[in-house]
Amino acid sequence: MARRSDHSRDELREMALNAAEDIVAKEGYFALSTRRVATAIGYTVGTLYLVFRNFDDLILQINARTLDALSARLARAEGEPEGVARVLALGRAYLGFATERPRLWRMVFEHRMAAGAPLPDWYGEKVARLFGVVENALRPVLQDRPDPELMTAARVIWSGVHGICLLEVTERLEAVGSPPGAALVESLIVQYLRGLRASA
Amino acid sequence: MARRSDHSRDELREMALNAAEDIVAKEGYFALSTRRVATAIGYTVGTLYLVFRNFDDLILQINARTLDALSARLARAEGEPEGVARVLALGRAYLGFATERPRLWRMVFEHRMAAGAPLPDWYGEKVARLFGVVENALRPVLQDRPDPELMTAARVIWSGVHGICLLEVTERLEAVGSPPGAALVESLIVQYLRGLRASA
DNA sequence: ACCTGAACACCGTTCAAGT
DNA sequence: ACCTGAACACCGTTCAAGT
Repeated sequence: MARRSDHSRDELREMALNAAEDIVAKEGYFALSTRRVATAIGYTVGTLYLVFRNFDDLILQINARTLDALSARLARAEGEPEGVARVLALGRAYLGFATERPRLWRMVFEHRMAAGAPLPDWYGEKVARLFGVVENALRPVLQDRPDPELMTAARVIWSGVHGICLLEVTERLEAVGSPPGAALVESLIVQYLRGLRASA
Repeated sequence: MARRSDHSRDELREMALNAAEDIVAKEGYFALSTRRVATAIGYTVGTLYLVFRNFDDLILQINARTLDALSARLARAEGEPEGVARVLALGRAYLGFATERPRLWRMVFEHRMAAGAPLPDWYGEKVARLFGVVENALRPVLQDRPDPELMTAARVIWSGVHGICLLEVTERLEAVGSPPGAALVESLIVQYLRGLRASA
């Protein structure tokens, strides 16, 4: 052993991320470990540290891919006609993504950096881009409104849809005997926007 | 050693839960371990297993206390005059609780049972009771509406407020340059209810 | 240069053995 | 009866040593 060079650094990285994604998708965040990923790709743990800074970094890289996939999904909703319909399509797309990949989606929001370590800039930028998509869809709906109100509305709808997805994905909705998430997303967006447009 | 009987089972339980709460409150979910709790109360790990079924059970017991504290906090908001004001008070109380005890609050929603093990009944009942508080506050506001609509509204508002708390507590709001959570909670509740009442 | 294998300091959980 | 202490099978991380 030692000095195998069966795979380039990039290939190693790709293999590790795929294996890790697989574990999370099938068994969830807490089943993920460096040792399992190493075994899955046929290397020892030590090798992973040649490719990732540490476990946090590995998780962050998976989350980055999840965020990119989510972006791609939301981009499809941007084909909808401008207006409330497009905002609704975004909400449904978000819910669809969350319910189809519940474990990867949850990891994005549950992972916490080791105390003190801030999220890297490129990560914050990916999140900001998602907010931007919602703001853009909202602009035509609230075109006569001041900018801060648009920002507030985008965040209310975003976090509202996010909260609904969470309760749906963690099965806290059905536990309490509830309409399906899609109905809640629709009610939230339609009524909230109606209220906003009806107000002064 | 062995056979100390310095403390009754109940005292042991109480001491362990207090120590564990302290660790979570100060350092978060991931700093919690059976060994740390044991050390903090001056016993060995083995002793904890005389009082808790396992680590999951210990966490569940802490979460139960957090849910009770949350219930108590929301109960105070029930003193507000009936109507939108009371719903708003509930939303603010929820946000207040989440921001004051961010780490304990998060643990309630992030903890997952070991694969397959369902949440115990008494736990589901505590959550259902919280939903009930929101439904009750909403009833006078939507008194002319059919029951399913009330349920939907309660869940939309609950998960919306929850989502706002999450983004606030995990600092994903300020990262993206946002109005404070309280403004979002108010916008959500006021405009959503306005929309609902304006509709047919 | 690349990768291993063993070490270190941790985990949750169990249970024979001591008092 | 009550609690310990050691064991077991795991962790993340590091790094001297092998090829």
